[in-house]
Amino acid sequence: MSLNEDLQAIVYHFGEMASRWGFNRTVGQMLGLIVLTEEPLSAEQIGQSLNISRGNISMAAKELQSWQLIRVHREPGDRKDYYVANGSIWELAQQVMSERSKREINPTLSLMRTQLMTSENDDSRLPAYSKQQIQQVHDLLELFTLWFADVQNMKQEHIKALMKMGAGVGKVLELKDKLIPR
Amino acid sequence: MSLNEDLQAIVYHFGEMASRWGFNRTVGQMLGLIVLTEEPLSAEQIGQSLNISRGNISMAAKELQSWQLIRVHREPGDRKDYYVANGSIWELAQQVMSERSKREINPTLSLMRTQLMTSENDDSRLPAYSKQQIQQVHDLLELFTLWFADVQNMKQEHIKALMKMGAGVGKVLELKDKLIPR
DNA sequence: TTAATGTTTCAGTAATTTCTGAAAGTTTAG
DNA sequence: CTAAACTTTCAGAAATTACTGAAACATTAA
Repeated sequence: MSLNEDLQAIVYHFGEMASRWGFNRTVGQMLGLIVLTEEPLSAEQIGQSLNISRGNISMAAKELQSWQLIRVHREPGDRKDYYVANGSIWELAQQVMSERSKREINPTLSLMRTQLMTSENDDSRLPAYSKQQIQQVHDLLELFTLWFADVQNMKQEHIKALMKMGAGVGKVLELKDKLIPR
Repeated sequence: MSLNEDLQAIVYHFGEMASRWGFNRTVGQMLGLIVLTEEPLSAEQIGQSLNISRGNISMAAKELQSWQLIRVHREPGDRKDYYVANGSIWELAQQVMSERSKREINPTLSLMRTQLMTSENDDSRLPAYSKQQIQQVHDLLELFTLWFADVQNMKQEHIKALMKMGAGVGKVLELKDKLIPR
């Protein structure tokens, strides 16, 4: 199963970017391959395309399933697992954002929340300046969390609307300023 | 230079989260320490607080400067470098987002752009389905890039406005739907 | 059942990333 | 200039992360 040259370039690029996106090379390559391929792919096919071991494929598939980015498709009368992308590009992106928000933001948010609580009325715990800074980070992370939660509920149509608007949050805010009398 | 216990907990937490945020443990710890400390810190003080080698501090400082998250402060009549956070929490967050967008999105965006161009009128290059999917990813990444650029231009006041609104993009879009007659 | 056809696990190995500390480099007071 | 006070670099060591492949496990057709 040798890959189309251009496709291979993108798949390998996904592999290289993977560590920046929060997973390892194999997971990145497999995600690329599965997302860009119309047909469901068996572990065997994936192994031939990417030259990786059976065990590695199994672990990467598990990881991609834990991110809910792929799912298993089965053909009647065939015991093999075939992997497919778990939705549209937009749905996959939502999934990645949600998962990354969970892993990159939530733990810090809860630690800070706890510390701000316990040091609330106890000046002996944190220096005032540190407390202020922690509060600032906390509030910002909370805002991001709200945004991400919001993005979860955005449908494709909303995305298209945003795309047509040409710019983002700032423009929308200006709009709001103009439209809402104060 | 031993650290306040609560502060230490956060600083170490920053170290643990660092790899998820795109840097290594030392860089994460140093960022935490510098951001939460009011006084400019020398390499020596940092070394004592975090128990890391001189070389490691130097490399981490370089990394943080390349992200524009810290800058060097010098006292007259003192040859030491003292490190300080390069702005408010919001400015630092903007910086991180901008840098991550550069590292996580731009390379993929340009590869895809190039491939979509060269395969535009050449059906022999990419399967139609792959081309579609690549286009979708490309468009979404472009939208993210626009959003991030927008965030660059948002001032603290805008952020506060957004925080007061309680939710994010979705609500603003609903607002727009209601206010703009079609 | 059972044998064939798969998948998963995991111990050991390989690859990659990070850290140390000594040597080289830089800056400035005198 | 020179020497003291710092900072940076970088080769090798340590720590971490990822990968392989063989053995264990699971499923199903006959």
